[in-house]
Amino acid sequence: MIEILQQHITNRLGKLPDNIDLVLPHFEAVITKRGDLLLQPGEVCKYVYFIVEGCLQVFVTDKNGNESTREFYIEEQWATDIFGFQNQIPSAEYIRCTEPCKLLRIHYESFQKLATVVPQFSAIYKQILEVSYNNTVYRVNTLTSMDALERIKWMMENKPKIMARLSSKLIASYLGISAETLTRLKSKI
Amino acid sequence: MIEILQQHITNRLGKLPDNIDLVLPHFEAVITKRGDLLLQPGEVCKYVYFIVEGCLQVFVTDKNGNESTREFYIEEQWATDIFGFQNQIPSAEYIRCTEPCKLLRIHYESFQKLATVVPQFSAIYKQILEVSYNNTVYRVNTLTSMDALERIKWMMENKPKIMARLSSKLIASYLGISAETLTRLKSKI
DNA sequence: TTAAACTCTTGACATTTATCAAGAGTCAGA
DNA sequence: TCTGACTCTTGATAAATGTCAAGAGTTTAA
Repeated sequence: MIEILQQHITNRLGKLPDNIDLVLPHFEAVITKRGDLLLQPGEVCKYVYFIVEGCLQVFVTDKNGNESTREFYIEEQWATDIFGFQNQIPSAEYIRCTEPCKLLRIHYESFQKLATVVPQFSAIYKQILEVSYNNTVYRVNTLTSMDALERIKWMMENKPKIMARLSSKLIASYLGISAETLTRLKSKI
Repeated sequence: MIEILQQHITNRLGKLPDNIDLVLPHFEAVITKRGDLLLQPGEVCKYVYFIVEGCLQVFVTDKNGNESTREFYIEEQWATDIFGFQNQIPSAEYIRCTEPCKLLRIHYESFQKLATVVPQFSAIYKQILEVSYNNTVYRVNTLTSMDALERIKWMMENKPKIMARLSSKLIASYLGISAETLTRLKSKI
């Protein structure tokens, strides 16, 4: 598993860094089952997860218990509740495995240490932060400026892998609509 | 004006950095009128704006021309279209002055130079990026998991200054509802 | 100072989307 | 390989929110 991460880092930096051996030992493998929760509201998020295989769903629930998915993460992506993690305060979100996963996780203390000691680590973190921020900005704009049908079309064009891989219920929770509305509108396309 | 920025930097870092004179000369004052556009879709965003006085609205428009506001920025905050700015590609957003503003702006080239040369500059940028990302994550979660009334209450509690300062139309565009719905629901609280 | 342009509110009505329910199909895991 | 638990679809109905319109009040900028 660790070699997947090594390859990921190499791709991002354009070459394998000299000090890779400072970084990799801080990661720990985690094997999960479908449905396992990695984080719950109120809990402090201690890890950042790198996905070797599988899919993670980051979501919240409303007053009626309905789930709203903020983001799905798949192979070679990183998932955490950044704010809770960086400040080590209770999270507002759930993180759940939508399928059996192979993950590598790094603990808060290791993460902070590497961020100060290894410049390339810090650089990759900044890259990921910028891309994540931009994706989320885009998401706010689509949620407020598109109706349900437009959002479905947008997702089909921009997230076809996610669309094909997950259940309607999960996709609906990402689009901010009910599963029934998703079924009905899909047949109109 | 520039002394406001100097104070802002001092507050963020806990002290006035030695190399402040490397930073401040890169900022240029801009005085605007109400309604002035600083950025339009299709245009490349060349600046990051620091607000000395006034308020900026970052928004998109839908197929019918309705505006959806992603964020409002007020005194001592920073505004830009980060993704378009960092990649120097055409933006999808508008940035508009909702009132006459006093701004300080820094050009893309200066920004990149300072980010590599001045560590404290880079550190503040990372801070702002993290907070912005977190705010936007929160915004996605409120947009998908709360109904209109809950979002209004949330905004009254969490953004009272914005709520008091801007027109109903602008606030409604931030909440993702029509101005009429905002009027009607406010009377129910 | 004043006219034109916005703003807020309210009513009537339309549209979108959610909710509840039920049946057929599919899948995960013991 | 079986079985209970999900999943998808469709219908009927309800609820939330949008759209259009109009009048009174308020602000802006020449």
